[in-house]
Amino acid sequence: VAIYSMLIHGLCKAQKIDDACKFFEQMKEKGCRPNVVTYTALIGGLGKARRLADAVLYYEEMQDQGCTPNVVTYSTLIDGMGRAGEVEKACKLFGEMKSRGCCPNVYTYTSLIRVLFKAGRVDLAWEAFNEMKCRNQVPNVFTYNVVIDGLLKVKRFQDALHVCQEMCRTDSRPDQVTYNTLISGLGKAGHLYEAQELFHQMKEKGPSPNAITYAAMIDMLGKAEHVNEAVNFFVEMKIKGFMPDVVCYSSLIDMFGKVGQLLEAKRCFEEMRKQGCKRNVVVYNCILDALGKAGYVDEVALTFKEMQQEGFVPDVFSFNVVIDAYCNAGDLKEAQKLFEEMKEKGCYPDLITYSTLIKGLAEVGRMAEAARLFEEMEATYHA
RNA sequence: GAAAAUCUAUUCCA
Repeated sequence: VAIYSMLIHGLCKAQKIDDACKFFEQMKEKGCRPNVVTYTALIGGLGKARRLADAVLYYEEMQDQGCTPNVVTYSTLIDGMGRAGEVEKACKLFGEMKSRGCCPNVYTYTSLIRVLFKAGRVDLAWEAFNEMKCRNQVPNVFTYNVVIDGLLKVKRFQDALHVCQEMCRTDSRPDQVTYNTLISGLGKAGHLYEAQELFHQMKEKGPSPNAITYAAMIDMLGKAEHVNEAVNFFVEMKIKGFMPDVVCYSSLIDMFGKVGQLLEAKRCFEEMRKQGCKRNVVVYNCILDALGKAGYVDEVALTFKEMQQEGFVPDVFSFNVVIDAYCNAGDLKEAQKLFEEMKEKGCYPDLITYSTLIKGLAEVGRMAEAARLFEEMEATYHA
């Protein structure tokens, strides 16, 4: 059983979740009874793959088999529920485990807090954070980082600061992630100066900046349109030996697009290939937007085709960007074609898709069609 | 032999 569990865990880690499931079924056929570790490994793998329904099935199956979930199982499943956006279910499970006499540990609380913050239930998250301390579950670096990130994202800077101070008094001293969290949180709130201060602090007394720190700085400066500074950080990070990843390139391309430096955006996009940095849908969306905003619809069309040829499946963002480009070029026909295409492909238009197309129709005076689309939108999103 | 991977990127309008 231990060997099977190990293998299943390995398959899950390697994102080969279907193989893990198959393997799991095989082991049962061969008469080897999975234990709580096996089930938990599989539930964890399914949760990370956002396959909550299957995870829950196995959770039920294990109980039918007389295998009792333990604190690891509960924590794992709460995390999976969070990834699937099922806050209520996560809370319910948390209550259930307690009533069954299973004591939540640091992992459980950290997962729960993260789930609650992500769902915008800040007060409940805060409550859980206090509850864990009352129950003598000592928050660790992960817990603190999750709490600080959650507070910053809802702009509760004072509270975040207090948590930082509390953290400094414990054994869980702030690490790179803590600093990165603070830098990006402050950056998003427009506190560039404070973020830069923190960056210098990192350089002077550690923990030293890593690739993500640089990426966060570059993104922040890019959004503030401080192009030269962003580029300086980009150069510096490469000198320090950090390979910019696809996220970092996306920030740069987006920045160049927004400030109208299309050539630079394209250069970055090409540089990625030379550096062997793999592209993804997001970075394609960035370059599509840059091209579109500069008015190069033909290149948008070419690049849109290229991304699909390379095996990327356009998402709502991609369609919205491309539809916007066509609308701004006055080519409503093509925009509407894409609108239909996305529906056919199972990529459902969202509110942004509708407003983009409505705006496009209105701008060329096709008010009746715009109104009709508006009704369609209301019908879809008000039901 | 099982659990948090915690932090960085993209679309309309404002």
